[in-house]
This record gives sequence, C-alpha cells and structure tokens, in this order.
Amino acid sequence: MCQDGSGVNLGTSVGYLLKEASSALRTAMQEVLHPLGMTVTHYSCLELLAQRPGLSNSELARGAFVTRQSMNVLLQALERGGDVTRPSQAPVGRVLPARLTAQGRQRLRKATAAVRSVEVRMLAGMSEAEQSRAFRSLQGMIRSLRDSPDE
Amino acid sequence: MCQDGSGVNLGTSVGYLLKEASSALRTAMQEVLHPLGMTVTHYSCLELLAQRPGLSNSELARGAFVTRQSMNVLLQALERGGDVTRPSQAPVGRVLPARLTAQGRQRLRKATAAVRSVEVRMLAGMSEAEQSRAFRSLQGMIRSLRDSPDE
DNA sequence: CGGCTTGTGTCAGTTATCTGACATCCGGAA
DNA sequence: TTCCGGATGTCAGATAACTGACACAAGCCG
Repeated sequence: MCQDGSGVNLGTSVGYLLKEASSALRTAMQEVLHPLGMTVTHYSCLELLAQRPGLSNSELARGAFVTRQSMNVLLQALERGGDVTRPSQAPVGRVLPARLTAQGRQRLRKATAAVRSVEVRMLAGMSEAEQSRAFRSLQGMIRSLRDSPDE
Repeated sequence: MCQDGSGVNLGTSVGYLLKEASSALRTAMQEVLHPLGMTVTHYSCLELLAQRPGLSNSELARGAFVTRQSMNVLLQALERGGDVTRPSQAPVGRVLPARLTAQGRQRLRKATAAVRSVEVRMLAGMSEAEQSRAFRSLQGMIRSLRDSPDE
C-alpha cells in the first residue's frame, strides 16, 4: 500500500520488537507445523514431554506458557489421538505423569525437524558469538521481569 | 515443587527463550494495564494511533500483530467507549482513518507510563550497547524469518 | 492431632482471536 | 475504455485460550 518506514519511536522499542519477533516466529512455526496437522502448543507439549518424560499437566502448562486448564484440554485431545498416555490413577498425590507413545514420538520427529529448520533460518546470518549474546540478553530480560513482580 | 533446573536443551533454544521472554513481557504488561481497565491489544491500538494518527483498521491490525477482523471488533469497542473516532463514510476508497479522542489520549497517557516502566524494568541491568545489540539481533531474526516465507 | 497454605486435576462459562466469506474500491494492464 | 488482481471493512461461525470454582492431596507448624 503506502505508509510504513516513517521513523516512529515504536520502532525503537525493544518491547515492541520482541513482540514482533515472537509473532513472526509463531507464524513461521504454524506454517511448517500445519501440513503435519499440528498446532504450536501441540508441538510444544510433545517436545517438552520428549525431553522430560513424566511431566505433569501443570508442569507442561508452565513449560508451554499456558494455563493448566488449557494444557489439560490439549492433553485430553492428545490422549484421544494416541500420542500421549497418562495413568488412570495417580501413583502419588494427584499428579498424573504423562508420557509419549511410540506413535507420539514418531509424529514428533518430523515436527522437530521442521521447527528446527525454522530456528536455523531465524538465526541465519548471526555468528555464534552474536547468538549467545542474544541468548543471554533474553535471559536477562526474563529475569528482570520476573524478579520484581510489579512495583 | 520439585523439578526444574535440569539442563535440558530446550533451555538452549533461542526460539524457546524468545517465546518465554515474550510471554513474560505480556504478563507484566497485563498486570500494570489491568488496573487501568485495559488489555494489551487495547493499549497497542491506542499507542499506534497516538504515534500515527489516521491509521486504518487493517494497518492497525498489522501493527498489533492480529488479524484485521480482530482489530475491527476492538475498534468498534473503542468507538463505543469514546476513545476513538472514525468517520461514518470513507473519504477515499473504503479505508476509514481512525483517530484518538481527547478522552482516548488521556486514558493512553497513564497506560503509556505504566508500560514504559515495564520496559525499563525489563532492560534494567543492560548497558546501552547491550540494548542496541539485542535490538539489532531481534531485527535480524525478524528479517530472516520474513525474507524466506517458508523455504 | 488439627489447621493452614500451597499445589493439583478438572468442570464450567466467558472472552479473545482466528478462518471463511462477501461486497466493495483502487490501480495497472490489456 | 474494460478487466482483473490486490486491499479493505465487515458479518458470521469456529477455535483456542482464559478466569472462576470445586474437591482433593501433600507438607509444614502450632
């Protein structure tokens, strides 16, 4: 169309850029995941489970940055689809450790490759040093935001 | 609880960290905006409009990273609330340039201050040089993701 | 022991956002 | 001029995520 490019100071805000980058990443992930019949949160859950088998619903929710209620409906769908299993009774307390099935692991394999390629594309053109600097910067931002709840 | 800290390689992914940072930022913004009766997208729209008066619905949507349909319901609500005005007829074509009302500008003022304090908190502990390095890194990631639509 | 706080799984209702569709409107190409 | 691709505003339905609420389980401390 027309506008754009005018140097407004939204373009100078790290927060805005962070949102933009996150949005672009999410969109790119959706594009490669959709052909596999997966959504981003879907994939996050499976990947989490592959790396830490036995995670509970609440722990998965925290790892995927959604509420435990949202993760619960997702887990139920994944159970119905045969990608994940949970014991019908809690071995201790009321936490139900979830695990990938063989089918879940296989479906995850392609998804992981697709997502990894997106991340590689995102980091293309950045040196190793730049990447780890960016990594530490992001860690610092997260820590700063979490350490002072509000105030 | 219990786990956490185990050095899984999710913790080494820039993409995951990006999502985590974005989630933390969004949560922090929600916390300070909620007392003002505003949501994050709400605020984004108003801020965009303050910096570029006359933006259309579709342009606002792109700036806030939502669909034009979502932005449209938001704009309608903001019009009802008296924060934004749009002409009843398009001056040219079918784009309706939106503008803040005096009330909208005033409500935005407090929100801007609140959000700015969040960003300051996020960047606390980073030097000027670190900040601009992080800024350029994020720009690079966005560009890389956008330039190659999928592969 | 009994209370209290925290964490958990899950049901329900609400809200936000998305996808699909349609009727326009502009602009360039034939 | 006419035609067609791309963009826009908006209606409608579908989907994903949220908040609120409840019952239970574990740990701590009086």
